[in-house]
Amino acid sequence: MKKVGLKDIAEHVGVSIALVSYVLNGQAEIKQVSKENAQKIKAAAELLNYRPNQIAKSLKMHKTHTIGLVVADINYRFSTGITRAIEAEAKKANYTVLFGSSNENENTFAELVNVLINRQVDGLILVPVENSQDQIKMLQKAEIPFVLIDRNFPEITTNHIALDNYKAAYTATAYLIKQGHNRIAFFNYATTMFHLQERDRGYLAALKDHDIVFKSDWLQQINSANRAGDIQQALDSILNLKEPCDAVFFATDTLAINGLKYLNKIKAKVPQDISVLSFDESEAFELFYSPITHLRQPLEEMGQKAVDTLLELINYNKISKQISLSSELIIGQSCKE
Amino acid sequence: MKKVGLKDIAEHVGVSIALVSYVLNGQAEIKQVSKENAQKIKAAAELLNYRPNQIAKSLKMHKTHTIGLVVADINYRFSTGITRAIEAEAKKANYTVLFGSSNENENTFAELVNVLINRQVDGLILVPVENSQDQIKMLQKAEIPFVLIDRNFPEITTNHIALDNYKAAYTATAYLIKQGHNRIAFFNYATTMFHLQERDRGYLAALKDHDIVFKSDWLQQINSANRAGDIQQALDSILNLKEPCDAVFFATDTLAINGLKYLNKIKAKVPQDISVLSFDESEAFELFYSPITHLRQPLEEMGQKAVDTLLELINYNKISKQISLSSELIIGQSCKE
DNA sequence: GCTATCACTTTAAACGATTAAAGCAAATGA
DNA sequence: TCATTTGCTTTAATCGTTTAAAGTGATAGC
Repeated sequence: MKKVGLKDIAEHVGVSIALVSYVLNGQAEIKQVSKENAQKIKAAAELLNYRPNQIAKSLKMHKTHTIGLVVADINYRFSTGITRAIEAEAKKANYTVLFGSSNENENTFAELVNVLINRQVDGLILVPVENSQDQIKMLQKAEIPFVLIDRNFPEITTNHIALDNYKAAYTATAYLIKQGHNRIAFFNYATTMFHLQERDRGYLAALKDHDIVFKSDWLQQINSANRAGDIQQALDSILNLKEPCDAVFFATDTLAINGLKYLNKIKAKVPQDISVLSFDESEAFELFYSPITHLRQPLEEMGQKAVDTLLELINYNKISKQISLSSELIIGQSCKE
Repeated sequence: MKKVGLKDIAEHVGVSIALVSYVLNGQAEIKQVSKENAQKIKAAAELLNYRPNQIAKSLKMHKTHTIGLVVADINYRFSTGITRAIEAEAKKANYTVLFGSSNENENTFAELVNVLINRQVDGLILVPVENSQDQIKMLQKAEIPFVLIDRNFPEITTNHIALDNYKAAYTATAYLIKQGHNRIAFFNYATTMFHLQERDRGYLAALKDHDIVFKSDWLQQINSANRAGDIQQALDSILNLKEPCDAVFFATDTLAINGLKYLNKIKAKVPQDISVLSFDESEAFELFYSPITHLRQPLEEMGQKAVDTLLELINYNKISKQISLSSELIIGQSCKE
């Protein structure tokens, strides 16, 4: 791979490297390069198919025009949606996105963040995983610009963009109640993550505000390591109560999909036997025999705001932004009317 | 963001930069660095939290230890699966993956490839889009190591890893025939892409080999720009023939999902009214009331082979590999028995 | 005729790493 | 005693850019 550098163009035209650099960076006028040379240089660059070496440029400029993105799991629909939005927004500002997936693993997360930093990304957009507080604090100490999305740690002050999870869960629960349910189960991961706990809180608050006495059997904690098994057990449990639940609200799409598979297996009909509502979106929700009512997150908006906030941080320093977004309840046919 | 460089460590310990570099690159022994200094240097690096600047390293070494990946659309299940596999395999060899999605757009594709090259990736793994032949030829001329996956251009000799699409389509069609269908429709995108045309060819060959006379109405070409509309029209068409089709075989998951949505809408029952079979996988396939029989692509294997081939290309030059993989037919309940 | 200005162009020092090659004591050999 | 070897360390060039600063020849001003 023969490389064409500024030097080659300079030699070809018979001028110095500096002149070539000026011209190709659009500084021809302010550096008063003669039209003749400017012309020749541009022609030569074209002819030789010159491609600037961004590595060298970055080294000199201390700017890579790259932002690092770490999502929790590339297989989540959330991840692909947000990635797309972020890439699009970054592109507008002429930034490239370097991308990685932590697979919800805290070591992988730390590793990825380090790789990205070593590559001198100008900033990071992160979906932090459980127990990654130390990494986050490290970033703050190192003064590396970053913004968290989707999740955040209330005990650390950071710039973050996330859903108002409390409100979303509250709204959805209230909707179920309005539809006439009064024994509503909530399935969530057993987790220390704030954003998921907020969903618990919203669910509980909605029950309380509507004078429904919460039964502890309704709130089922799923261990992500044993997701399928736990969900089956949990579903069995809420369906076999003396007063079985008449609705189940899943805190994430992954939970819902696993849950629906099991409901299919035991031939429980949605919504005749039980109503179903879920956070997030999934292609599968639409195609289920009774399309699943769900909470759609504003991925586009989240991605845009994340990039904008990060760029602000990179370019104008020190800002503090905590943005809370709203979800939209998409009514399907999975809840009794 | 105060940066710690070799210089800082050198000053801190009171030695030269070279010595620091030797020690931190594990050359302490062969360069006979005194144990004392080696010790001090390592300690200082730790203390100061030194992170090597990969940009500078890359510039000097002419190696970025990065591979670029361009997928067709991050929203495809294929893309997330292959991305995951590639990242995992690349990581084993200590390579980072720089990633982009062309959204099936030829300009975006060209742009992404250029961005990646400018960043001096050591090589590329590409899912080429329609009409990207010129880009591919350009890469060859520039002697940039790359491997194509999923798709390839028969008129250009390249290293590529792809499914044996002919065989896969043939197998699936033969399966439908064996299940007793004899009016099988095939839905494919209207495209010039070889891998999809191969699917047509496999379908047609299977019909022929089983003495089924092909009717041109059965092969429906969907325009991707008007996917939903075209699919509806195509389904209406094959269901309203004098002799309606009894099975429909979708050439991709995206076609199938759209098709199933419409079948739901018109309340056509699968497989009672029509059997369904599809290429690719989707979460939705499992959750459909009769899980869709489909062709699973070996994403893991494809990703692994792609990375391995690329690294071989990068490290040992000039090889020529065309790898053909087999898909697996996953039997669901969407075909009559 | 001498300096100033103008219109350009080149020189050369970075950026942060790698790594031949050279340097320099102390130890060894003759 | 002087040359050589050994053991360790430093010097300095280099990668491909950017960009102050200095250089240069022509023209203008007085």
